[in-house]
Amino acid sequence: MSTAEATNEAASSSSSDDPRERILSAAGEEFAERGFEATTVRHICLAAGVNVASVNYYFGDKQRLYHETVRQAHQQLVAQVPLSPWPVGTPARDRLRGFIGNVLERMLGFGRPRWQNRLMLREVLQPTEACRDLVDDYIRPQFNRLISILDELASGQLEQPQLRRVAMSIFGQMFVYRAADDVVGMLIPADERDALHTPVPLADHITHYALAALGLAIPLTTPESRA
Amino acid sequence: MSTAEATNEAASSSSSDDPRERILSAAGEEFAERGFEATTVRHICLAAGVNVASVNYYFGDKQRLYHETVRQAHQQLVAQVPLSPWPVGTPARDRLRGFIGNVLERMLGFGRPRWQNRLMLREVLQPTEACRDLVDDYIRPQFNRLISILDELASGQLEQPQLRRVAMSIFGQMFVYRAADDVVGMLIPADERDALHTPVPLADHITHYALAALGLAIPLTTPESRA
DNA sequence: AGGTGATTGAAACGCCTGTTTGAAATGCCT
DNA sequence: AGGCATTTCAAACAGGCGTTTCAATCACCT
Repeated sequence: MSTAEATNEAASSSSSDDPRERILSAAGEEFAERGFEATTVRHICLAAGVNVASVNYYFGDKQRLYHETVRQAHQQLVAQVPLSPWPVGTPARDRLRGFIGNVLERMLGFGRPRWQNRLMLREVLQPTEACRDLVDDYIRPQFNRLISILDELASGQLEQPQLRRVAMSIFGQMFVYRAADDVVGMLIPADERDALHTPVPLADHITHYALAALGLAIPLTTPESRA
Repeated sequence: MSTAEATNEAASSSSSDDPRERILSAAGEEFAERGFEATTVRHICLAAGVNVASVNYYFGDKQRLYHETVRQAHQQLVAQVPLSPWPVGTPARDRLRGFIGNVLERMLGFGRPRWQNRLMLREVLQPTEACRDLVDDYIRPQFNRLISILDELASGQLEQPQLRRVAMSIFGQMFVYRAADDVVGMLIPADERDALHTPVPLADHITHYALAALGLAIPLTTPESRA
């Protein structure tokens, strides 16, 4: 009838326009929440408001849809990583605190689509083919970035293997809050969790813990009188 | 009607006798490897060498079989935890090193059925109803044990919330090697991984890292000449 | 031995899965 | 307008899933 002129070309930045993107978005949430096996194509299409045949039309099959979903999510995550907003001359310990706070914020924060994070976590915990790209483009750069900060902090006193160990220790301290958050919630009282185990105070703690271990901050305790 | 235990239940050590135990063992491996959703009852029964109807006869349905599998695995794991083999008067730092080495050995070691570990990890990462018991009987006691060691090390200088944070940091450093082992393998060169990221040297590192942070061991680096 | 309840077995039950079909609807070009 | 490729749709496909059936078998008791 009327409305003949549907000259598209109108942006399409949103997700409610292109069916392909609607499928990707819905699939992301479903895969992230339930995992690949437990997610059904029908459920995705229902959430996306498209026909069941669409996933086959646009992506071939469920497997390729999953790969494409992971790829898109990890690229969007990479695009959100701040490149290097540190003014030259920023002390290394400030950069360490900034790095840890930044990663924690992305891991635990409530910003942006939460499912992208969760999907990446799934890949880390149980890698598929899509994991290698994720490590190469996202995780390893962060890891090396942390190592270079630590290297500067240690003034070259630590060899690469030692730096990698310390870097992994720091990552582990952040990672456990993301991967085992349910159990953390069972071990830490609720009010204490809200007060101390959130990105900002947690970043302070992990940073201080690292600096103290490196001998660059006062230890958490002062030695008892030790004659 | 009822009665699945007319005869006794002796000879429960081996796995080739009682069909019920054969099912539990096979189910444990399958569930641990593939997860609940991706595991099929038919596959379990094939591996156990029993008829498909057996799982229904002995356990009711797949869900209850899963619960029973987790329950059994976690109880066997609890039974393997050394109770308190420390002679009185053992220095707290030795107990810390012993504790960390012990947990790492159980997490990463090759002893006993590996699937029990993996199944517990699944519960930690994505808890089901069975997770509460696991935390109450297995994880929280370990956590409190670590806290009491740290409390002694700190000579009462740290409040409970601070102790919990440090304890979580230590757990995180161990946990990441178990939960994200594939990615760790991508970040650390193979030879270095075999040399430094195995239970014994790892326990040394994490212990030293903690003691240094607490001011109870020499830091990893010595401060530069700082006029 | 005969009888009784516990266990096993092969086959089938719905149901839901991923995927395919072929026709209808839509958009786009000259 | 017509013609043509792209996109949508309801319906169906074969296959696998968890679960159930019920007859056959087994173990045990008097």
